[in-house]
Amino acid sequence: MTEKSSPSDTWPPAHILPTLRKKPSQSRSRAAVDAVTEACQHILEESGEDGLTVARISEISGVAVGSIYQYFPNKDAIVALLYERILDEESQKLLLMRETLVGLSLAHSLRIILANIIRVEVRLFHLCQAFHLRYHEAFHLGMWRGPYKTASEFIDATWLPLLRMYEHEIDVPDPELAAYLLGKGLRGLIRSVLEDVPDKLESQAFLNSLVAMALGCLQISTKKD
Amino acid sequence: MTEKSSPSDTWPPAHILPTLRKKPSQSRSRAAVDAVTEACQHILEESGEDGLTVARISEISGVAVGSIYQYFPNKDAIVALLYERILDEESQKLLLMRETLVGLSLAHSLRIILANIIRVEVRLFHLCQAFHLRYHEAFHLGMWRGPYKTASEFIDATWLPLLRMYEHEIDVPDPELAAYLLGKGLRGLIRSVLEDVPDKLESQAFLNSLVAMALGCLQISTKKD
DNA sequence: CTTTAATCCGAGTGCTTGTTCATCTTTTGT
DNA sequence: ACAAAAGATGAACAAGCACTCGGATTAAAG
Repeated sequence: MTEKSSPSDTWPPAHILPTLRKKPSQSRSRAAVDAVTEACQHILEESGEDGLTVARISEISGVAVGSIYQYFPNKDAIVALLYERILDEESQKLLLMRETLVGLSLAHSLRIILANIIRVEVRLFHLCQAFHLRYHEAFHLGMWRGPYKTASEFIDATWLPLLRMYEHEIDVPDPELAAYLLGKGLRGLIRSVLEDVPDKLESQAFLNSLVAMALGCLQISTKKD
Repeated sequence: MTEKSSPSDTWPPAHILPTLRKKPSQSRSRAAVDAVTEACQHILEESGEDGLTVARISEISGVAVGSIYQYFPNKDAIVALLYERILDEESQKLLLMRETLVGLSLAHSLRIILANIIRVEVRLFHLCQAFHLRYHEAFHLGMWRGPYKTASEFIDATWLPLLRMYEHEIDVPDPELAAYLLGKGLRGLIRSVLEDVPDKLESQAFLNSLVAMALGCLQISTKKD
C-alpha cells in the first residue's frame, strides 16, 4: 500500500476517502464500479488482505486495470467504498432491530442484540482486517458520512439506549465502561472466536454464554433464567 | 512476505520454523542473533508489521543484511524466534503464578489470572498481528516445542485446572465452552480494547468488570462481593 | 607467523505490485 | 451521419522488498 507522508498532509489523507475520481455517468461505467466493489469483497472473503491485488480485482471483475483507476484514485478507495456500502446496509438493519426490543426483558434484548452483532461481525470480519484496523484512527476522527461516524459507533449506539432503558434494574459502578465492554469488548471476543473456530458462533450455547457474560458485566445475577 | 507453495510442500512449511540456518558458535555471532531478535521486537512495537523490513532490522540491529541471512533462513524465522523466546519466558511466569492460587476464592483467583493475561496480551500484541494470526494454523498443528503447543494452549492450560478446582461452586451447562470463552474469548476482548484504548487496560475498574464477566460466564452471581 | 575456517558485508538481483498513459472503442448530442 | 465527449485497455513504469553472492575481515588452529 502507498505510504507517503509529508508535513503538509491533511488528515484524513485523501487517498483513503471513499471518493470516486469522477462520477460514472453512463450505465456501463456504473456497472464497472459495482463489479469492482463486488470483486473486492469476493477476494477479501476468499483470500484475505494478502490476496487483494489490483491485478486480481481486474481479473475477477472483468474490468481492466486502467478502467479501475479511471474511477478509483487508488486501491484503498475501493475497499473504502465497499466498507461504506456494507456499513450503510447494516446500520439500516440495526435500526430496524432496535424497534423490536421495546417491552422485552433485558436478557431477551441482549440475546437479540448479540445475535445481530455476531452476524455483522462475520460480515465485516475481513474488511476489518484489510481496512478498518488500518484506518481505525481516520474513522474515529469523523470522516464518516453516514448516520454513524465509525463501525464502532454504529454498533455502540445500540448499547447506551439499552442501558438507559433498563437502568432501574442495573446498578453498575461505571456504566460508561460497561457500555464500552459490551459494545467494543464483546465484538473483540466474537472476532477472536471467529478467527479460531467460526462454527462455534452458530451454536445456541455460545449465544447463551455471551448473554451470561453481558449480564455479569452489568452485575446482574444469572442464577435462574 | 515470501509466498511459494508447490504440491510437494510439507506442513508446517519449513520457512516459518524458528530454526537457525547454522548454530552461531562464536560469541560475536550469538550477539548478532540477539541483536536481530531485539531489533525485530523493537520495530514491531514501534511500527507494527508494515514497518518490519529486513533493511530496517539490519539498520536497527547494526547487523548487515547478509549476516542476518547467515543465521535466519528468512524473515519470518526472525519473528518466529522472537515469538518462541517470549512464549518461553511468559510460560515460566504463568507456571509460577498458578502456585499462588491455592486456597483463594474463585473471584480472587480470576482477578489474578486475568491481570496476568492482560500483561501477556499487551506483550504479545504486535507479534500476534505479525506472526501468530498468520501462522495460527501451523501452531495449532503442533509445531511448538515447548511445554505448550500454542500460545492459546499455554494460556488455556490455566483455565481447565481452575474450573476443576472450583467445580463444587460452578454449575455451568457446557464447561468446555466456558473454558474456551474464558481462555480464548476474553483474550480477544482484551486485544480489541488494546487496539482501541490501551490505557483502559490499566484501570482497576476494567479488571473488576472482566472478573464480573468471567463469573457471569460461569453462571455465578456477582451480587455481593 | 601462516593457514584455515568462520563471520561479516552491502550492492546487486529478481519478483511483486500500485499506478500511469498513449491509443483504441463506444456512446451521446446535433 | 458526424464530431466530440466519455470510456476502456494493458503494456510499460517505478518503487519496495526479500534474498543472494563474491569478496573483505576477523578469529581460531597448527
